[in-house]
Amino acid sequence: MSTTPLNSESKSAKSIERVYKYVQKYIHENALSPSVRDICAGAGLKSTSSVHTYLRKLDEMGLIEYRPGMRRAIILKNQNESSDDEERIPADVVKLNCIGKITAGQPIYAHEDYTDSQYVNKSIIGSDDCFILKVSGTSMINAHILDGDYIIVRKQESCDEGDIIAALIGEEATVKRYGTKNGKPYLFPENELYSPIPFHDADCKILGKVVGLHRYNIN
Amino acid sequence: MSTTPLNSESKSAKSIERVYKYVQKYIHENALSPSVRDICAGAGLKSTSSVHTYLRKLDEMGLIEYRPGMRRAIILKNQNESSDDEERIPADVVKLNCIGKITAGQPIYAHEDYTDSQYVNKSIIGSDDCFILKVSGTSMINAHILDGDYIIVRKQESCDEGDIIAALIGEEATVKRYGTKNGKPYLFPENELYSPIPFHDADCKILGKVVGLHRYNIN
DNA sequence: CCTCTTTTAGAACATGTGTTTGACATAAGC
DNA sequence: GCTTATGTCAAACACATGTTCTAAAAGAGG
Repeated sequence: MSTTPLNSESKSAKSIERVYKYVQKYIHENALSPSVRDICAGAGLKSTSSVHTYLRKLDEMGLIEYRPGMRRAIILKNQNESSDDEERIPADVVKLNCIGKITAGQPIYAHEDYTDSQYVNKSIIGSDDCFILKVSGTSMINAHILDGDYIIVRKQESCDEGDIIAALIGEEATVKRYGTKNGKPYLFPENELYSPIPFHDADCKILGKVVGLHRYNIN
Repeated sequence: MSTTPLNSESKSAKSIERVYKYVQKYIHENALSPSVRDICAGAGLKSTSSVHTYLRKLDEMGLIEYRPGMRRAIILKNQNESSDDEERIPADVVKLNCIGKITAGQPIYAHEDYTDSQYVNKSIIGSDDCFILKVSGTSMINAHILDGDYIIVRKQESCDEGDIIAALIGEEATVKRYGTKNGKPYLFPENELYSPIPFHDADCKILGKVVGLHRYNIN
């Protein structure tokens, strides 16, 4: 007796997947559960009993909810991850992640250690390829950017003279105004107590341009 | 022959409304259309044919979609206004309207002439009873509130000393810091070029406290 | 080729459910 | 009181659809 090879992944898996896909498709298109015979046609099966078997399996797997005897009563489960309940936001609005600390080396954008997220109208900032940084320190106070503010940064790798940008200096992220002095590029703080920082390509990297600011500490 | 009195509003209207309400409720709770007999029980009717009649009427009215012969195939229409597609936002996020111009006399909150709306995390501002005003002028520049900024105002009718508030002076909305001088209340600008404004109860009304600020013009 | 398992099929069965028909009750108008 | 319209009901009907049973088809292993 050969112990049942549990690589049954190959044969029925295809059919069961087709059934599941079709159920999803049907419900999305019709806002209505398909009947067993609908699924027969849609999944290329010719027997209702096959479909019945797979529906039971899908129910056991927790992918659908299948009420015995009830007509057109299939309910999709696990739909929270892609479409339905919580994360639906209006089309014009984009969710931006706030990146807490930035570790050097790794591409900042892939960093998943965000602590918070905020919502911004896409049409206002002009792009949805942005992220948020929390400002620490007072070096930009004359530009009216305060400690604790959240700045919205549109990702780009270059910028124009005079732009306020987020940049990576060594391992630290910072906000400064980009400009030149004596023909050489600098990052200028907007605070008399701080000095301009020479922009060395080797050590400095532009993260993006600051296009917005949120402040929730009003004093 | 009496022309049919079209005040048929009273008799069947109640039943048909109960049917409609129950269908809505059932679908929301079960993500699944009720059967005619379910509706019988839910709407207090004892005959399937009554329900059938009303379902047809609801279909004619365009409130539901009712497919002849199909089991559990009722689909709600017109659900765009309250729940389904566009306007779903995460539970923690609140949509705030930006009030463009304020007309005096009328309660500001009822004003529907907003031009824009933005989304804010409820947990950040602590309340969802807020609105947004666009700042005009530079009278609060020392408090780092600039011309063109959007301020988030939490509705309240009184405030503490030192709070930055939105207030109505005569017919004009303004942002100032509330304080006292020589025992009398004033609204203080944060700009040397402007003078404090005496706060007269007759002419001044507190709209709310400024709890946040959004800026999308960065220069 | 034989056996065992898996997958699909076809047909028959059971029933939940949409639909229709006719009747009864109530109210309005003549 | 008679007729008509309206709202409800009960029962019967029709059938789409879930369910089960048995078996054929297709591989897998020997």
